[in-house]
Amino acid sequence: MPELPEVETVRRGLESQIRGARILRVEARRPDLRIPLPPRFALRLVGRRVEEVARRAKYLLLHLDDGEILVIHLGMSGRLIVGPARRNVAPGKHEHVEFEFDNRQGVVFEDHRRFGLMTLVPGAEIDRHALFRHLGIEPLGPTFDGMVLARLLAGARTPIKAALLDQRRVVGVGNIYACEALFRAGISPRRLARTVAAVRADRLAAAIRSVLSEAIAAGGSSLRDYVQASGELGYFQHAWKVYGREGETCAHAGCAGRIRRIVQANRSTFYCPRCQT
DNA sequence: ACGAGAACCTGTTTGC
DNA sequence: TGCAAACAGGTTCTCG
Repeated sequence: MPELPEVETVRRGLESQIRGARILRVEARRPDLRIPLPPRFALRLVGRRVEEVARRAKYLLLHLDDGEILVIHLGMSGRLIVGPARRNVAPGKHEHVEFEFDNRQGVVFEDHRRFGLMTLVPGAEIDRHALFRHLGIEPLGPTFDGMVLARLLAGARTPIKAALLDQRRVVGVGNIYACEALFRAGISPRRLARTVAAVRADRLAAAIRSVLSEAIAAGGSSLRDYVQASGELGYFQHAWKVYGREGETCAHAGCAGRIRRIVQANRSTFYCPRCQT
């Protein structure tokens, strides 16, 4: 799925197209997403105005004018396609939910693996909701730095790569950006998380911030089944230095290392064994 | 309490 | 060519 930069890119696309718009029509064709759609989902949404499009971790938060928040998570394969509203078009097999707005824009939620979800949460309860209660710090927020990161990693006996994927510590970093940030910081993905402290934690925090920021600036990277809210592909994928590059020569000048692929916590990890220690 | 591994679901790519 | 295994950007549950 989309990691933080892709979700942020979608957020910006949605904000530009539907902020202030009113929902005219909702078609919920397939309620059995990761969490089933709530009862009367479509009925509760029709007539609502989208006041704000926000993001927390990898969740999109559409603040509605009745105080509820439409929460959207894209899972691994979800995408939101924004464009002129369609009518009388046969929906694709995995186009599970479709919205039409009063400004003639439409949003289609497509997710063939159905690891994504949509639900409605009262605005006042969002931080206490099960999906949000345990979420960690926003890496692009004002208080995230090496000191904070070191504190979050203290005592953790798991490899740093796995710790970065744990959304209870730092949110938004997924499999690709965890690999890329560790490469930038020169830290082995196999290193025990609790040994990432002081200078290493400073380097890693800075690397996380820079790689996420650059990906957002590039409009979000993209894999085969992800499309930005605007419908165009992102290009940050060309900037990946290790992810998907098993066997290639390390991008660092003067390093003759070959990128290795290993499996950690059931996920592929890519790294340079020569310059990541 | 923590960490590892499996499970959720479907499509595409890879290997024999 | 055909079929099975491996793999895919995430989260959450179970088990030891």
